[in-house]
Amino acid sequence: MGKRRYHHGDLRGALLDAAEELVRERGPAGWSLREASARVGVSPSAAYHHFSSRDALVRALSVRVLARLGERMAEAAAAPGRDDDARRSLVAACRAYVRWALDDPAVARLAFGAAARDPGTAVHPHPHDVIDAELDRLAEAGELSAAARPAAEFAVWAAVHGVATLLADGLMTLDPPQAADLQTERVVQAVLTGLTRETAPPGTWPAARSTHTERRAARARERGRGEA
Amino acid sequence: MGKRRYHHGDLRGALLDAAEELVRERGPAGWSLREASARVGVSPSAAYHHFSSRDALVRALSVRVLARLGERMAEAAAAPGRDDDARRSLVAACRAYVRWALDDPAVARLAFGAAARDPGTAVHPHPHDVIDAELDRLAEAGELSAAARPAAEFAVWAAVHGVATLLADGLMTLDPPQAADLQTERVVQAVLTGLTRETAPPGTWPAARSTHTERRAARARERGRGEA
DNA sequence: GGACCCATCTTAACAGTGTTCAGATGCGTG
DNA sequence: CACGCATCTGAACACTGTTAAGATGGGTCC
Repeated sequence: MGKRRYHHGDLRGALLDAAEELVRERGPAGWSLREASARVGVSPSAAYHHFSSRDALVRALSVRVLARLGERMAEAAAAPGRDDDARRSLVAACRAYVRWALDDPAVARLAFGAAARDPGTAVHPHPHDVIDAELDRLAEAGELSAAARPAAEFAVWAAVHGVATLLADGLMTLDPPQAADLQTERVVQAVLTGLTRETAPPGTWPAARSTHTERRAARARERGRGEA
Repeated sequence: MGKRRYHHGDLRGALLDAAEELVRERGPAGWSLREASARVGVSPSAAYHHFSSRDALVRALSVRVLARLGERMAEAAAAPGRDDDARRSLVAACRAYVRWALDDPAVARLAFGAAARDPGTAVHPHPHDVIDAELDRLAEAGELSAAARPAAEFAVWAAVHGVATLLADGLMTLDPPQAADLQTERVVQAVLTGLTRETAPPGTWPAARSTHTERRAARARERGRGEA
């Protein structure tokens, strides 16, 4: 164990771990930078060599945690035996979204609350992108009309996100908790069949944009400029 | 103006006003009890005669603000010329929900975040109840099957809440902002048509419960016991 | 091997926070 | 008019995020 060294080794990661644990124990805001530092066995100001502020730590934690959500969703969607049914893959990804929020409501609340404040690091894979990709497969499979496809990811994302946040914020309760799967499935299925039966003319749907997509584009532009 | 009196008159209300203003200016957490007190022209400890803690102030603000949302929704749903079409009434209520979150994202975030922490005051009319009532009208009008009606309010609520929170948290951006109406309409319409075409057998949907409904029931029980 | 460098961490201090408590103030009621 | 009590003040507490100046020691170059 190299834990007792003066140089910690991975203080950044350790602080993120401690913060995540504290969020789980006392809620999204019921902890302090000093507590996290103390838990790692380090002075409060040591944290400032890895994060420019407490909020920066929160944002970094949000990024880490959202990426984990994206992974879970991708895994669920790619689970074997689903290749035949694109719709079930999407539903599985959405189930993972809600389960994640229900397993760790405090962490989820922190993550969603801080997500849009981070102009730096990219979340990969981003939950929004997983839904987007699954919808592409659905469209390829002919289960979603070309007219309904544009911006459909925002409709689905909103539906799942609504279930997840209502549960995480304690505004809605399910009895028993496993019922979350059913509730999620119902909402997502409803949105999907609703979208396929849409009667609106093409070009109707507004240009919705995910913040993380915008930032990714901005970073790419910046990179291009730098290399040019 | 009796404002300069030693006894303030309505310090409780004034503190709520100041807090709401501060939330708007600096975000859900970027202000202090002391600032709110100072803005009202009162010492910090004066607040403790009206709220047992800072969090209690936040919760009270959340209740006040959610009730306002409920009113806006009810008004939108009851707007003249809609009586013929129950579906349009519901959509109008949902539009009001999202507009409210978009007009005042910081206040909305605070309200949703604190909503479930308040065991005391009732929110009236509660957004959930407005959706519930509109769905009843929809079912009466025969536009929603009896099989799909149970727990449908949670599906609709989740969809709207998802749009509202994605926008308020800055995870999703709409361009131009007025497009929020379209996006909302699309999601809600999709859920509604999806629900009407549901093929699941009756009794499938889990018992979802809104936290405020539970509390209302608990208060009623308590009252009954007290009078007995 | 020794000398240096610099990221890493510590100690000390700052202003500002939520909260409590003993006491001052003045409105409404008898 | 005097009393009682809700209302508000002032001072104090431990704790917070943040900064500055200095100690520490791992890695690199001669």
